[in-house]
Amino acid sequence: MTVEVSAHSAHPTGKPAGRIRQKNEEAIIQAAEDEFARHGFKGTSMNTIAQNVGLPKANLHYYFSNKLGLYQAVLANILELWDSTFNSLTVDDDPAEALARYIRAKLEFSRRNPKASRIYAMEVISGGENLSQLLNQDYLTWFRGRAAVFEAWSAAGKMDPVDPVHLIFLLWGSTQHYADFASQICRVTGRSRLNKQDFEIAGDNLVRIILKGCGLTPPTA
Amino acid sequence: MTVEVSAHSAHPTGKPAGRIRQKNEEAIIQAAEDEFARHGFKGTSMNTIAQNVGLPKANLHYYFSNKLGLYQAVLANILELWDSTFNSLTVDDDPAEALARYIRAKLEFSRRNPKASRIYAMEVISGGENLSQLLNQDYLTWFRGRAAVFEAWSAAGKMDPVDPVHLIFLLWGSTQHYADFASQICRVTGRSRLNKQDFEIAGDNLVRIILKGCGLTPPTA
DNA sequence: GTCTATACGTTGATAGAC
DNA sequence: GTCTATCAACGTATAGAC
Repeated sequence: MTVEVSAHSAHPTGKPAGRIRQKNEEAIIQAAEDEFARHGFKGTSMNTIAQNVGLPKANLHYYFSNKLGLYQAVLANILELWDSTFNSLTVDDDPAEALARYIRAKLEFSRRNPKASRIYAMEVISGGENLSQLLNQDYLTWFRGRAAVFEAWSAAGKMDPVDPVHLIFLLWGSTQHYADFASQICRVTGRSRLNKQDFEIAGDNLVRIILKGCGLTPPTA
Repeated sequence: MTVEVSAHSAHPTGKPAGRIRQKNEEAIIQAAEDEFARHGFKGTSMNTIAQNVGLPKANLHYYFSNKLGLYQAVLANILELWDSTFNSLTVDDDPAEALARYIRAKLEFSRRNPKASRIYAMEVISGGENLSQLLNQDYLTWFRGRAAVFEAWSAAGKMDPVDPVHLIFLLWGSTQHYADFASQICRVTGRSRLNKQDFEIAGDNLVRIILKGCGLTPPTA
């Protein structure tokens, strides 16, 4: 789950990362994710992270310039993971198939990386100022590009004329919900945790409703 | 927005709340909402709240037993507001009309009470342990009752046989998104803030897609 | 590279003057 | 009822021994 991060670290030494450094940085980031996902940036303490990694807290400051640096490394890690997960969704794709694939991929991301989703959600809720620096132009390009694809599909009569921007928000909101609100979902359904099958059922329902709602016929039906 | 709270306060004196007490408690809760909505429970400091109300922080401890007491008063306030906003949605309702009304009401709640939505979201993401005590049996009753309504509609052929539980999650996730992820929506759309018209457009799209996706004909179409 | 010791501000909370 | 003064605990961060 944790990919190469030294290059994005707040400690740009230029040197190739040593084995020990790389191992410790990864362990710290992993432990930091646990805390940030539960308490957000302000609510997380370096002390607790250090205890969870099993390192003296001074080491955290050795590997990462400060708390904000560690947090941004975690965020960068998440965005990188994000980028590597989602394919492009182009005009040439079959609308129904591409939309279904995207919904299921995003749900699978929520299932496999619930902490990443929650850290991201907390950051956005908190105003998202730490994302401004990290979300590069590619991000806006992705968003506008996908909106353009939906618009092109609509114009070509391949799907209903839905507002492409709000369609993206519908996809994001409905899939992200299964990561961020998992504790509530478990509460109301009486489950202890959501398993793979739960996510598949959720995916089936989302795909069916959203595709039909956009005037598309599900690929498997 | 802030309703009678003394009855739920952590300071159950039994006495009728004095005018000064009532005014101060409301002011404190309002200021507390600002901070909790941005930083969650752990990330919020009593000091900052006190400064924002313009009171010495000792007063906060006079009106509320401690930080957790203040937080739970805020949560109770939110749930009360929630309860008073949403009507029941019964089997006898017209499915299309009732669903559309619910979607628009929930969106309107997101628009008018973004802070309440965010505090609630942060609490759920953090594990929601403070909600266990507050979400009474009525809550589960509401959830199962609505799921039963959707199931009855499906059984009667009034709508497609969608999974009722996941339909509720779709409604929650897609509407809550406009409160919690507002900062991201503003970023990608280039807006400074979402106005009433934005929410109406969002509502139109959600109603169109979800209703059609469930095999319902929109009431206005 | 790694850890101990520590500096120093901020936290939640309280005691007690007014 | 209200506020000033204060406490112990915890926060981030650093200096410097090993």
